[in-house]
Amino acid sequence: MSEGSKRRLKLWIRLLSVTRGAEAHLREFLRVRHGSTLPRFDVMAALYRRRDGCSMSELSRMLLVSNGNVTTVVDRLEADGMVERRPSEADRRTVFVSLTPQGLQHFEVLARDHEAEVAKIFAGLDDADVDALTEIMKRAAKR
Amino acid sequence: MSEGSKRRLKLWIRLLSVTRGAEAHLREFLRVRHGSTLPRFDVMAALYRRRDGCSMSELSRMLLVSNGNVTTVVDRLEADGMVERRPSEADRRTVFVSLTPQGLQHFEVLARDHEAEVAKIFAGLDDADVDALTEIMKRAAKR
DNA sequence: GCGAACAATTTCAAGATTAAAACTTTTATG
DNA sequence: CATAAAAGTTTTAATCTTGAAATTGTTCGC
Repeated sequence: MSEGSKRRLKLWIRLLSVTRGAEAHLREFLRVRHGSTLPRFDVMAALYRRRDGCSMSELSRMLLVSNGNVTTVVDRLEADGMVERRPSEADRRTVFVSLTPQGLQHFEVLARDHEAEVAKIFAGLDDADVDALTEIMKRAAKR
Repeated sequence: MSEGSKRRLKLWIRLLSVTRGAEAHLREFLRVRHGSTLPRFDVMAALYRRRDGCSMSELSRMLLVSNGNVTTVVDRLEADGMVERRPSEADRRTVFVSLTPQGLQHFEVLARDHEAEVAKIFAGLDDADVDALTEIMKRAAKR
């Protein structure tokens, strides 16, 4: 096994550790301060970016989770009045999901606090680190 | 909201996307090639590093998951003969877990293939990227 | 147009995950 | 010593997650 593969393995372990730590922190934050969860936040964030709504499949691709998963999270959000389903008229297989006005309002509060919390988590990195990291991540994503 | 917090939010989104993509790839790899799963691999990897065994709580802290979670994953690994529980003699509350000989043998094959797969995933990064990233991650972990 | 492949979503069963509560054992304190 | 606090683990209920199967709808080749 090559030297390079060991270095990449080490990198992966660190990456995972940082990401999981941050996720745990954000989950706790959402739970305690907003009575919400990470998957709910993720779905709402995706719908906030796609303000006109998007299909379940698109949602699943954006979030890198299974489509069955999207169904159950959207089910709960719908039950809470945060999102709504709307059947496509062009293709009756497709279902469009979008934030309700209430969901939009709720998310904007959530997003503001979430951004501040993320900034807190990465406060230990200076601006040069942030830029370098973002750049490298962009390259790592291309596969 | 400051400019810096927006940049850090962007960084976080990229970080998550890369990490989730890699996790999805590794999960698929473990499932198809080895009939295993990521949490099982993680537990076995932790026990491989702590060859003499470690307590459930240590395991939970190492992996950044809840102790209830460790219980169920270890339950299954134990049922499959990969790990064994051994009550502590000094403190009867604690339970030590360790790889069985079969588990050790199984893991060594798994680990070799896993390392190669990780190297494949991060093949798009050159050695300088890998070093820079590892360094920054070390800094990000300090909180 | 028929029928077969394909596509979008949901359902299902199994496993993973969490937080909180329950249980057992140890330690500390009066 | 008694007993209260703390610690390690498991259990429980709820949510999340996956991959596969089932359902429903569309498209395409003939």
